[in-house]
Amino acid sequence: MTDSPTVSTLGYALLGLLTRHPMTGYELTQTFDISLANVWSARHSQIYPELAKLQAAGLIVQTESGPRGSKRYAATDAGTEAVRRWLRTPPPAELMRSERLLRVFFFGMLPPEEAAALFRAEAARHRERLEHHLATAELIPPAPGPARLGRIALEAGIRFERMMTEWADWAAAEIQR
Amino acid sequence: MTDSPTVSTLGYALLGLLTRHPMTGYELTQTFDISLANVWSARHSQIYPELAKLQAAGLIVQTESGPRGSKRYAATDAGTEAVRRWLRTPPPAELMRSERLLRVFFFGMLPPEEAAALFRAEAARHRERLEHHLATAELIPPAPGPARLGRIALEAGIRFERMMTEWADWAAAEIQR
DNA sequence: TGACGCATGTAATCCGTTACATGATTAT
DNA sequence: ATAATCATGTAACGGATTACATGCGTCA
Repeated sequence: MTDSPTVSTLGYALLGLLTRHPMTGYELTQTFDISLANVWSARHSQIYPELAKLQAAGLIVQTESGPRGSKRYAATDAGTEAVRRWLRTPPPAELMRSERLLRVFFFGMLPPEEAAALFRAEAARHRERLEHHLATAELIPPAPGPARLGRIALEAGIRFERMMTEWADWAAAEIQR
Repeated sequence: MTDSPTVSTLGYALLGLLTRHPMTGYELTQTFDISLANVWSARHSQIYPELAKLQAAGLIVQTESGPRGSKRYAATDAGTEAVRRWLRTPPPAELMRSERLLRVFFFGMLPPEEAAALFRAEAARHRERLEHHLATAELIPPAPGPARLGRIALEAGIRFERMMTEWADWAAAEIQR
């Protein structure tokens, strides 16, 4: 802790959630499955060991022992400060990695009609996700509050799915020109 | 090879490129750095062992030995068929994982003015990438040909960066309302 | 002859997924 | 009773990055 311990992105995600209010590993797992699914994902098998690391680094503390051996953790002051430092550090360049877009590169190996059908299927999929995101957005109160930033992140998802739907429709037409 | 050997996404990417024309590992590495950088990335340290696997599986063959010990590979018929089968198999659900969007969730821990500045920086970054993509698109001949699908994939990148630029500008304004 | 680019490989490590494993509490 | 859900953990494995390591060919 003398020279900042390296914390993974998952670590910061957990830490960030724990600055809001104390949670158990189980609750954190659910949060990843539901509200954070859009932007990051993690399984319990990765979460529990990571919590142990954060605790060892003094960034979180266990505040409570519940039934069934559940443990509730909260961020320490050092943990909260670590998240702020993380937010202020320019994020590393993210390199794109999309198997779906990679496949597009090789669609020329299929008959044009088949390639167009794959694009149309892709458009349908994105349209479905768009509907789902729009329904989720309906549930978020427009008033300022803790859900505000979540709504802003969701907006990126909405615009992304809308964009990809239009792109795939365009590509299907383009390939048959 | 009796029951199809499992090929990773990287393997299919290499295989797909090798169906077009024979290449060395070095050339493949460069292709990932340049023309495929948008959709997938790989380092030489991952590429060379993967080529060995593909060769062992009979999906590629070495066609030539060049200077400095370079080896040129080409896809076999079995390899070409494997790529087609891959393209026809519905791709697995891709889960979103963006550290940049994850950070947004926690921007509430910073003063609104600072959060807005982070969004504006993000917008600037996407605007830059958009310009870069547009310049790349200029270089691609509009005529039909092998670059056609590459142009379609690039179009997704162009629309993505434009969308994210607008989103980040919107978010910067939204957070200061 | 020295620097740079071509060219290929291996090793250590990290991150993430799947599968394995166990047990407590609550509702039917 | 027993099924579902809550709750936590470990192990095996695969994919990817970084660092280590080496050597040939060309050009200034």
